[in-house]
Amino acid sequence: MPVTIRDVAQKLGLSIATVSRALDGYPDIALETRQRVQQTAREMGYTPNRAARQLRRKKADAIGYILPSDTPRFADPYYAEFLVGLSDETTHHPFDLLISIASPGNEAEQRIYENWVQSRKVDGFVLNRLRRNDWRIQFLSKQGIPFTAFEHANEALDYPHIMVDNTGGMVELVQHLASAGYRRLAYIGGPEDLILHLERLEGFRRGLETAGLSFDLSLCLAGDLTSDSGYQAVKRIHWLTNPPDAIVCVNDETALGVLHALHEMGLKAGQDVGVAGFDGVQASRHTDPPLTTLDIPVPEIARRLVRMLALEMTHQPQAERQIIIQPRLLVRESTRRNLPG
Amino acid sequence: MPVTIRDVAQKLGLSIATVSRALDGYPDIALETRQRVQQTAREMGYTPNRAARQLRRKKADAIGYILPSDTPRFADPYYAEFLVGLSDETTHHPFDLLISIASPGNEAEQRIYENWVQSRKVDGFVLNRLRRNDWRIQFLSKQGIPFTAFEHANEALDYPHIMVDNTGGMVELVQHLASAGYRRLAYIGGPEDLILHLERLEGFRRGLETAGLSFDLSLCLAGDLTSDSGYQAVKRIHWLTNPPDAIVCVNDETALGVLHALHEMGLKAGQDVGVAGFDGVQASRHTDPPLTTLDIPVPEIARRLVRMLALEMTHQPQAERQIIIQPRLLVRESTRRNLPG
DNA sequence: TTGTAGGCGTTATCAA
DNA sequence: TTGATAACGCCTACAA
Repeated sequence: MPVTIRDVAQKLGLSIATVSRALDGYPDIALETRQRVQQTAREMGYTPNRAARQLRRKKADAIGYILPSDTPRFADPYYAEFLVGLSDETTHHPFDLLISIASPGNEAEQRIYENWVQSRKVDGFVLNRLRRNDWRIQFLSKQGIPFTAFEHANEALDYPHIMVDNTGGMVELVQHLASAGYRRLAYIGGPEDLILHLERLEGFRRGLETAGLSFDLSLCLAGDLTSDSGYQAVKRIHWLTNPPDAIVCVNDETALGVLHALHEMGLKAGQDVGVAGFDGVQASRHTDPPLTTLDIPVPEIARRLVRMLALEMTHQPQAERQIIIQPRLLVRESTRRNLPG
Repeated sequence: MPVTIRDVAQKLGLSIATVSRALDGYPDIALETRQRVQQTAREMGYTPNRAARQLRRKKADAIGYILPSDTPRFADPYYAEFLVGLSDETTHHPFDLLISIASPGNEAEQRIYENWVQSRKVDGFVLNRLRRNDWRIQFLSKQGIPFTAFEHANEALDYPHIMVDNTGGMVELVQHLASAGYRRLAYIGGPEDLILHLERLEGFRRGLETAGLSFDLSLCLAGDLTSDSGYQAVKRIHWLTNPPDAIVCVNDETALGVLHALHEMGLKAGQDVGVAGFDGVQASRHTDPPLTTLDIPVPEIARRLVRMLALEMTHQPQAERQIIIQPRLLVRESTRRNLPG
């Protein structure tokens, strides 16, 4: 039987109201009383019952993050790093982090959001991997539930968010590839309505234009952000009559699969075919060969989203409601060619 | 304002008690009434308030996992995969998963366990990375809180757990190394009182014995399961007058750092120095060169721990309270030598 | 400065 | 088969 506020009050010969206030730091308590209460509570190992407190205060003291994926992707370094940031930052706040998974856009996803909101399981949400016209944003806005987001969609609605200059980053990457001597670039993208895919693809096109290279639709393949889809895409590319000499991937995870496939086919990444990713996950340093990528501080972004959400939930003003991050181009061996001469 | 049970009752002209029972599937409700209630509840979007339910039922409907680390290690593939398993399995159960981090053995860790227990935040725990005489086991046992564990410690106490045949696996690995032609093996271990370290080290010694190789204490280095500690260890090894020709690591993450360091030093893993890990994380397939390792089904183990915990919490009998898993030796390029002749 | 008391939304006991 | 009603543990007007 856990010790309740009653037990503490009884032991001290005080009312539970006094104990409650003493512990919560109300000013109208005699200093001596407060100290006695605090000490006794500690000695007895008293911790307020969470459910009772939540019921009374009408707050869950928890925030939620629902991983937008059909299969668990915690092992995907991007998500792993995002979770690092969320969890780590959350430990510095007086609320918990609840995590679940739901396939984006389907009914189960809607139900879980509705359920968490309606049952007051969480007070706010962190979103990422936004889609065009993301229904989550409409839903949470309508419900008046605080949330922060990585990426930006549904631009009519206002909410605190962090975004990456995906387009600019891609332009820079393509420029690098061009100057490294690659001429025929392929792009392996993600789901069609994913904001980050759209922006990165746009950057890819602009980059080609700037570099004076042509955009070939047959070299623009669809994936789903998994390494497996990168692997499959390379196998498809293999059959083309006029194959690319470099492959730009929507994210690092896709690029890992590409490296794997090239390896199997006996092609040397970098030398034979350039490969680049996006995100700058840790694993990209250890690949064979090390992967060129556009680095974004994923854990730090997640941390910041939590901090912004904390402000939002307590109705404090945000310094900035929109933060834009510049990705950093990391050139590694996977896009280095030893040109003859 | 979320809709409460009162709203539903009022709309139907029934008492809240009836609504509650109809929804919870009690038998003493007219079939027609039940159907009306269920439909109306659905239409109104009613979901029971979690806090109220918890308070009344004295259950949190949540399980906890506290990552035993001083720094967030979600990006460590081992933990990432463990979390995949926990989260994925939890979605199939009527409870949530709460996650936090705490440095093992220190006071903050104790406080967080005590807090979660005392405030009834969770109904049970999943533990891993057990230590010799792990205080968590004593504490939870004494409190009567259900838990399941990966690894086995405090053998006087009985609790459902899964363990790996660490020792046997290591013996097999060392045998493989010996027959591949490696003669001077180093071992990079983990914290001294970590069960898995102790068992794996024991296996390493026995393996050497079996293979007729000698155990050299100066080749037995301490690490902390991070890739960084693997990296550092190689740098120390570098200064030895009689360096090893193979490095066995307590886990894959350590081995990643070893590969990195060898790379930097211009040594070819496999050819010049054999490298092996333990755990079989996904990333081990993509390293340069692919890593030899002892594979254990980490996500599946985590899933199973949740299932076992679910039984434990509902006082159902366990089929087996102890499950032993045999690691599978995956021989890859990092321990393949092209011997002359 | 402290105590009394009502109620947060549910579930469970008892009576009708 | 259904309806009052009393908790669960805590917080907070309001009264003393």
